[in-house]
Amino acid sequence: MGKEKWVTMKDVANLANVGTITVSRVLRTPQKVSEPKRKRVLKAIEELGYVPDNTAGALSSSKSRVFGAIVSTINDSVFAQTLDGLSSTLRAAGYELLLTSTNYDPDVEEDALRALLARRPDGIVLTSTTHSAGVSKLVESVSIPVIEIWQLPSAPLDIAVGFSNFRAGYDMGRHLIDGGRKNIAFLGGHEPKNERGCRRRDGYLAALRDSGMVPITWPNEDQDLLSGIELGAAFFEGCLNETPKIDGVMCVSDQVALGVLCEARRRNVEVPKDLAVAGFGGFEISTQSGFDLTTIEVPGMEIGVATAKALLDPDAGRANKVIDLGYKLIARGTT
Amino acid sequence: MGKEKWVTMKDVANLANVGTITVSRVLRTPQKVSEPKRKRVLKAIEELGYVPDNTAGALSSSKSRVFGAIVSTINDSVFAQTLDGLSSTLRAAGYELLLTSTNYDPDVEEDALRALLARRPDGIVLTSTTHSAGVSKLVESVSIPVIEIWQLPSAPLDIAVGFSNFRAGYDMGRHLIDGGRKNIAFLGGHEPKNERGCRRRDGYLAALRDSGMVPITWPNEDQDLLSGIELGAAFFEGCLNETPKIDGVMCVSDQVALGVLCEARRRNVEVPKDLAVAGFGGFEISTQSGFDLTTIEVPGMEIGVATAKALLDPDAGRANKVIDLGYKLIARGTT
DNA sequence: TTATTTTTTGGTATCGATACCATTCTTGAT
DNA sequence: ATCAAGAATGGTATCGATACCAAAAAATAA
Repeated sequence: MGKEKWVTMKDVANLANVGTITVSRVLRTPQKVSEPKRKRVLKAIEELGYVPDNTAGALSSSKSRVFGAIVSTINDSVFAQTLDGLSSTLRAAGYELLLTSTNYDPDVEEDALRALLARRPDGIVLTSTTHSAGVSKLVESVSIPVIEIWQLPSAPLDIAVGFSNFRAGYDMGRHLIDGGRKNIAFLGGHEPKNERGCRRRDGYLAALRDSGMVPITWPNEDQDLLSGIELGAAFFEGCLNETPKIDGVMCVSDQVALGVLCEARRRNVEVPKDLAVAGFGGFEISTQSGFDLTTIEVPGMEIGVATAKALLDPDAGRANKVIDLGYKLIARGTT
Repeated sequence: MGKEKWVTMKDVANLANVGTITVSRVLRTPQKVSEPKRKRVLKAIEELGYVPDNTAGALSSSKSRVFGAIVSTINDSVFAQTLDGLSSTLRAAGYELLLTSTNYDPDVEEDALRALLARRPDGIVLTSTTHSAGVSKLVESVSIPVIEIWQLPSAPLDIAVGFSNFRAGYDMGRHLIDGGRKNIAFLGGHEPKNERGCRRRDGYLAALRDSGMVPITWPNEDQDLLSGIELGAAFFEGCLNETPKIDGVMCVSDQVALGVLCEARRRNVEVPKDLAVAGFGGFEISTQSGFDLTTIEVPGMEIGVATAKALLDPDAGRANKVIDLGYKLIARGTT
C-alpha cells in the first residue's frame, strides 16, 4: 500500500488554480460554479485521485451524512431486507449507514448508542421499542431524528415505522378460528427478549379470548437455544403429546412453521386436514420449500425504504409520527 | 428532542476546572491522569451527559476508529455470521463498522469504496476478490490495511482471510465419487457474478476430470431470479429429465440442496439410495430441517473474528498475508 | 540540601473541510 | 452612460478534538 498522505482539497485547488472553497462548491453545489472552472477542478480531482474527507466536512458543517442503526441481530432474514432497503436508499442520496448489533442484549444498546452518537450521525434507527432509562435520556438530549422500526411502540420517542405485531397475531388467530379449528396452539415467542414475537402471541391470546376459546402456548420456559426448525420438531414431542386434540398451530415464524411441517410429514400427520399450520414473516421459505405455507407477509423492504425517507426528510416524517405499513395475511395450503 | 447543542470537551474541562487536554487524556489514556482530577472529570462528563465527538478526534489524530466493509449482500446467512463476529470483536476494541452492500453489482463497488474512503476508515474489508481497475487503483493509493475475506484470492491486495472454495468443491466431488456415484451433477453456481459459487464448481469439475468422469452442470444460463429452493425443485424438471441416470448431486448451497431434498421426497426419490445430495455452507438448515444433509461447514464466525484481529493488528496479519481457516466436510445421511 | 528524573498539566497549532462575509465581475435596466 | 441586482470567487474564522512542546509539580538520587 502506498505511503502517500491523503490528497487534500488544497492540493486540488492549487492544481486547478482556484480557491479551496471553489473545489468544495464543485462537489456540493456545482451549479454555483462557472463551466470552465468546474471542468478544471474536476480534471484536477481526477488527476490527483482526490477523495474528499467527510470527517472534516462533518466537523465544520455539523452534517455527517451518516445515519446510525442499532439492530438486535444482523442474522435474521427479515432485518436483512429492511437493511438492504435502508442502505441502498440512503446511499442513493449520498448517505452512509453505520450498523451495530446488540445480539438481543439490551445492556449493549446503551453502549452501542453512545458509540454511534460519537460519530455525530444525522439520525438514528432503533429496532427495539423498550429502552433502558439511559437510552431514553441519551435520545432525548439529542436533536436528530430517531426512528423506531418494525414493532410500532405505543409512545414513540420521535418517529416510528412498522406494523402492528399484535394485530397481525390477532388476525391470524381469527383466520384459524374462522377455518373451524377448535384447539389452536401458539408455538414459540416466549422469550421476553423477543418483543415482536411476544406481541404476536398477545394478539393470538386476544383472538382466542374474544372467541371464548382456551389458548395453548408452548414452550412456556426459555428455549432460546432451540433454533426455529428444532423448535418445530420438538413441538410434536412436547406439546402435541400432552394435548393431542390440537388441530391448529400458529407459529411465531416461518422457520418454526417449516420445522412443524417437516416433522408432520415424517409422522404422516396430514396438513391441513389433521393440523393447520400458520407461519409468520413471508420469507422465501414459506412459498419455496414446497409446503405452500399460510403466513403473514411483512413489508421488510418497504420498512427500510420508508425509514430512509423519514431520515432524509424528518419533518415530513413527523407530520404523522407513526407510519403503519401494515401486513398481508396470505392464506395458502396449510390452513 | 432537545434543541441543546452538543456538549463539548471544553464544557467538561470548565466544569471540572482542568484543561481540555486533560479531559481528552481521561478518555484515551486515563493512567496518565492523577486520581483526583480523573474523578472530577468523570463526574463532569456524567453530569453534562458528554458524548465525545469522534469526527473531530479523527481529524486531528488521523485515526477514525472506524473500519469499512463492502459485502455483496447482507441478505445471506453466512455473511451475517461473519459480520456478527467482525462487528462484535471490533466493538469490544472500541471500533465501529461502516457497512455497505453492492447487491452483487460490481459497478457499485467503486462508488461504495469511494464513499467509505471519504470517512477515512482505519481499514477496509472486501468480500469480492476480483476488482475493477478503479477499485484496485483506489486501494493501492491508500495506506490502510485492506482485507479480502471468504474466497482466498490468488494474488491478495494486502491481507486475505478465508478458505479455498475450489478445494472444498474438489473434496466434495471426491466424496461423492468415493461413495460410488457414477453420474454426478453440479447444481447452481453458474452466474459469473457469484465467484465463490463458481470456484466450488471449478473444484467439482477438477475432481471429476481427475477421475475421468463426465461433469454435468446445471443450469448453464443465468438463472439468478430463481431462489435457492426454487432452483432445487426446478432441477428435477430440467436436469434430471434430460439425464435420468444422475445418481449424485452436489449443490452450490444448503438452500439449493434443501430444495432438491424437498422435491425428492415429494417424488418418492429415495435419498441417498437413488440420489446422493450434498450441500454447502453448514447452516442450521442443513441439520435442523430433518434432512441430515451432507455439507461443507464453513467457519463464518471465525472469519469475522480473524478479520477483526488482522484489522486491529495489521502487521501481525501481514506476517502471513493469507490466513486460510479451512472448512469441514461433514458427511451425513444424504450421501 | 541540591540536582536530576519522572509525572502531571496546560497552551497553542493543527487536522481538512465549510460558513460567512467581502469582493470582483456580469448582466440588464433605466 | 450609470446604477442596481445578481452571479462567481476567494479570504479568513471556525468546527472539536489531539499532537506537540513546554512548564510546573512531585519523586528520586546524589
